[in-house]
Amino acid sequence: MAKIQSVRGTHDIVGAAAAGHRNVVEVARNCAHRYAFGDIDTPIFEFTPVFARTMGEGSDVVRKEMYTFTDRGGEDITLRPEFTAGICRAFISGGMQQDLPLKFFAHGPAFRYERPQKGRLRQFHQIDAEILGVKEPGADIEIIALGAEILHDLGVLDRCVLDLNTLGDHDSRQAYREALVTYFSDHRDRLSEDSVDRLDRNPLRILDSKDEGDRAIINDAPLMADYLNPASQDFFATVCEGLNVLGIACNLNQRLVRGLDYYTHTAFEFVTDALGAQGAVIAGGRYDGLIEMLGGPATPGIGWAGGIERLAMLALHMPQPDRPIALVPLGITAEPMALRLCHALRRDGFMVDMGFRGDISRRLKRANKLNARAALILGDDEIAKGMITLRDLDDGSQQDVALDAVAAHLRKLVT
RNA sequence: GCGGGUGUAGCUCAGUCGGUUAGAGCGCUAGAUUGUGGAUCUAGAGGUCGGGGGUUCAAUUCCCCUCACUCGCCCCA
Repeated sequence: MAKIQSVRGTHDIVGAAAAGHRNVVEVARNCAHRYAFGDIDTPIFEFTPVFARTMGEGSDVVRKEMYTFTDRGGEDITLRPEFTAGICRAFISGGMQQDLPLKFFAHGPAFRYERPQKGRLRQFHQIDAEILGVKEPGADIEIIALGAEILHDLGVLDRCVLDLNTLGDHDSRQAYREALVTYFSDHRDRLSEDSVDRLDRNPLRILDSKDEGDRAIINDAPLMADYLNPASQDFFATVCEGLNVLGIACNLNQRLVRGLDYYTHTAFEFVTDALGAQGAVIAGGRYDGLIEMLGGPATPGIGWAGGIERLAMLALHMPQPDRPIALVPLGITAEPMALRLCHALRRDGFMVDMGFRGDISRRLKRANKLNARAALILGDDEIAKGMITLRDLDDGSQQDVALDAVAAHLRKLVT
């Protein structure tokens, strides 16, 4: 370990990975803006209770999976493990109640102290969308539609399936939970060790157990649909109808659950089988109880988060990066002239790279490596003529161009 | 937190049933081409064989520990 290395579960995002990353963010943001979502950027750390209160102080997640530390002032701080809680805190502390409804788009890093595996890092990156203050199912429809549209724009929608479920309102959910506990308690002796554990801690999670033996028991478990009160049924029906109107295919998955009490009604995940065990690329749901739990005015909310790394892995095809122009000065007379021209072209909007050293051969090699569209060569010969050599690096043709006509010529090459 | 796999050049990987100077391809540098990139040819640089400890006359190779990556479980806000 003599060599210095990055912290476990962190990655440097460079080159093609950086381009893929940025592509996901830009596509998502463009899309969100078309849906009239505004940008929000909250701090990447918050007072620990912002996250801990909503999760339950004693939960595994809070105790073992957050980056929590005491800062120099003695404050209990946590790096954000997700976006929703911070955005809700911003909503509360910014006094935005009077601006409801609000639609937010955010992106950036998040942190979880977990064992890294494919599609799961300790510092990872998310895109995030939230709608606050809308109790109607229209918000559910819009937030899901936005997710689907982003996947479409990234060219990955056809490799994803939308899993959809409802947890019903608070009462429905409670009734179902009790029914599940009763049912699974009767089969306690046949459940896997993990699921026996879940029975006390988080019974809904038994439903997505991967254990073979559990599966058989789960097949005969009570279904959420049978415990929905009429209002919850209507709500969900409206959501499904809206998706149908928009032509968004979905798979009703009664095993799709959320563990925490503030979740109500719609839960959804866009999943893929192309990424191994971490298959959810965009996941979210309605959290009507969350803001109140954080000490704010009772305000409904719904949102989702999407993993940028996972989306970038899926979105293999990327828009071709812009190609630069290489400026090649030869000799000390040319240097200051080239410097001036370089500046002028850049101000004019061209992407220009001028090497810092080397002869013409070396500089053209670099131009080639940068995938430059053309090279501008300025040496004594050109200076004597009052021209500059414009070399097309795709076909190798060259022509002399007057200095004041360079921009016009380049514009034809770089569309 | 639990289990499997893997760590050898900048990258992708061979290899050593323990034995002098550890290999390839790609990449890099230089030259063929002193004002012309890509292709080709030639030469060169680049490795404490992830780190620490143990066994041994001798360890990159065997053993233990550790770190990291990777696949799955757990968890999933």
